[in-house]
Amino acid sequence: MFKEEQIIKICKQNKWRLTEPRLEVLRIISLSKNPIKAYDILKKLANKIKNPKPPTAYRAIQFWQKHKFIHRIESLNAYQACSHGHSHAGTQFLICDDCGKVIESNLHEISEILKKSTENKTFKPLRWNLEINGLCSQCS
Amino acid sequence: MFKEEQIIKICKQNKWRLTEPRLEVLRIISLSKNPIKAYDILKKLANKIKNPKPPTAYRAIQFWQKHKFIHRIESLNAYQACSHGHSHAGTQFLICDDCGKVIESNLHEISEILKKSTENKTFKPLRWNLEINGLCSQCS
DNA sequence: TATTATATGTTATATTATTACATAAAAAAA
DNA sequence: TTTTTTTATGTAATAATATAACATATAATA
Repeated sequence: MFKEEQIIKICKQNKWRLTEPRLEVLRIISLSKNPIKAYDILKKLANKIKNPKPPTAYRAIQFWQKHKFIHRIESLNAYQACSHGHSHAGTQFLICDDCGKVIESNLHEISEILKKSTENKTFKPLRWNLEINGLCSQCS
Repeated sequence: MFKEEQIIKICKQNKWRLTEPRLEVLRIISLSKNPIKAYDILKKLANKIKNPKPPTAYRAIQFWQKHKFIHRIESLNAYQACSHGHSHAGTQFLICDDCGKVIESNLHEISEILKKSTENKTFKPLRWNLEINGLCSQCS
């Protein structure tokens, strides 16, 4: 979704420090076809940075997550670049059980339902994550 | 949701072997107020079984998950007894950020939406898990 | 009773993630 | 500019979560 120039610009605008490990980690995640795991990020990071340790990867992951440029797919322990405008309270992922591809989806009705369904019960939803497993068009 | 007698009956009916570690693990999870983690289950299991090892807990967890008597809350790495009839393709959890309570919810509209929203895009949903964070009625 | 299938016990190890503390670099204040 | 403060990184250690592999035991079935 985001081009690197955009990222650089957004970081500048917000005065977020775009350091080397952060940039490289974002590149690695963005270039990955499917969600990528922390230790696989770390391995690839080793091509760019001398002998990186887990915290180096995890800190960068955390940074991009915090700013909503990447998401964690909980059921996969893996990370993927956000493919939407990065300001949404909820995430929806369509996970193909066959090829492993993950499509970030935009089921905007979900938001409505949550509001309606939960206000009676007085649970106050702040954010959510929906992970849907099934078969993508390629694989079904 | 399920009483122990019921469980015993269902297992008998289906010829599922209700062994000691399985029964104890289910009890531990059922008695837990909030979702409980594997290694906390293991600790409690030690009160019932001599020096249990991780696979003992994980196998039992897997067994009950497979048969839909417990769910894994992905964002918590924790397990909770199913509080609905145990035959549903999708799960929805309301997770209180404050007290940690997790309510298994029944947003049945979700199912409809998934069918509608994904059939155009030809993704074929088979199962899903929705985890909603927010504040429960007690805490808001 | 013998055979087969299923479950457990146990050791080891893999995978995922964080803590703690020293150092470095950047931003802000003086 | 220099000092101070804040933020980020490097590094070692370890915590937390989960599985593999194989021997043994138990239950189901033939």
